[in-house]
Amino acid sequence: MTTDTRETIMAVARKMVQTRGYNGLSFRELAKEVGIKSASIHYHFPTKGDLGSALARRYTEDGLAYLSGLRADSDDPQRWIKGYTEIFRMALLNDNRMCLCGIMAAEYDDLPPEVRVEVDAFTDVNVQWLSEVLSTCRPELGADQSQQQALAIYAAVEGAQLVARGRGDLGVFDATIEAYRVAGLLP
Amino acid sequence: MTTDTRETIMAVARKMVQTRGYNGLSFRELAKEVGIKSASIHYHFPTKGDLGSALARRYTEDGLAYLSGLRADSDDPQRWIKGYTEIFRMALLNDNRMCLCGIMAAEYDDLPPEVRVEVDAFTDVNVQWLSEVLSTCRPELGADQSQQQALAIYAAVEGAQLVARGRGDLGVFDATIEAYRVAGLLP
DNA sequence: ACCTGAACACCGTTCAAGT
DNA sequence: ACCTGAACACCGTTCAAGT
Repeated sequence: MTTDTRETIMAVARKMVQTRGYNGLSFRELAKEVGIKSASIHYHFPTKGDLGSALARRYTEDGLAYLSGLRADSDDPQRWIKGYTEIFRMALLNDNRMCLCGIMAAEYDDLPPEVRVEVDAFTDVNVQWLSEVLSTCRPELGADQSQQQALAIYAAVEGAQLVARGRGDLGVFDATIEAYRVAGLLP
Repeated sequence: MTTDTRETIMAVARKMVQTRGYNGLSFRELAKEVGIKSASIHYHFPTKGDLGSALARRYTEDGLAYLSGLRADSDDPQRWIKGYTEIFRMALLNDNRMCLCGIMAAEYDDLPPEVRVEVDAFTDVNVQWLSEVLSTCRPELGADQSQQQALAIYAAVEGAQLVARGRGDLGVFDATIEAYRVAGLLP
């Protein structure tokens, strides 16, 4: 079993960013956890922006793989949406963590351009997938309307996670998602 | 005209936090903008936590005054809600800034306890006000249900602002709020 | 009462030097 | 190929010293 240092750095850093944000990520603290010196991090990721960018890209890839799997494993759009909100729920369940790109979105103005691009790409992937799901279960919607409501769903779910994480109460997240569903925002 | 240094610090710091977050706020940068040395900030606010806490408390007070005014100036719950979302819209319109407590909520794990308390208080004030509005225009709702939906509205609006700010597009915010209204999440 | 310079332990980054 | 120590300009904080 070879433990790739680069992969270890990414795994540890992802957790740190999901709890403390991009600005809260410290190379020295990260290095200590990985078991190398902080200067060594720069060998694998020349700048903090390179690391942040790699984290966001990987996060988006993993998320897209999961979302594609959801649609492959079932024909029920209701289950797809349930699976979607489950991602955000799981982050909270895991040490009250946030969506990597959700927490970074709040730091948008402080983000290096290469990280911003990846945060934007994550949003695009989410909106695209939700938009496809909406087209399936509400075929009367036009492409623009689907896109529009997809963005609203994404924003609402990110907001639910943000608020629930502050409350430190998973029940708040569940109840908020339920309120969205009852209102008809979620299919 | 006496310019109170303490007030100047708070005004400049509020803007900085609304764009870069609590972690992004630098005492040295703040001091430069105010025209004093960074060590002098500590005379008015012993620690960064004291400043952050004062900012959030003031922000909540100002917000509550505005919200109370809304209900005094009109009898139309639709206008109240319009006025509510307008606060978040105005922040974006002002150099793409965020709600002070929304951006700080994302940094929740990095916040000193005295700041967390004030961020929580802001959420409480918002949920309380929204809950009262809901009780007025949907009297069939129970107190718990009003509270619940109020929290959902608050979370959704914060999320809309977070996403629209990343997009740098006020139209995204407007369209998302409209989608909430059409779905029936907003009265 | 209000401000400052200097020091402290932190931060990301660079780089010459090690293996 | 991968890691390190030392230096750099940053950070919040403290404190003795100034007015």
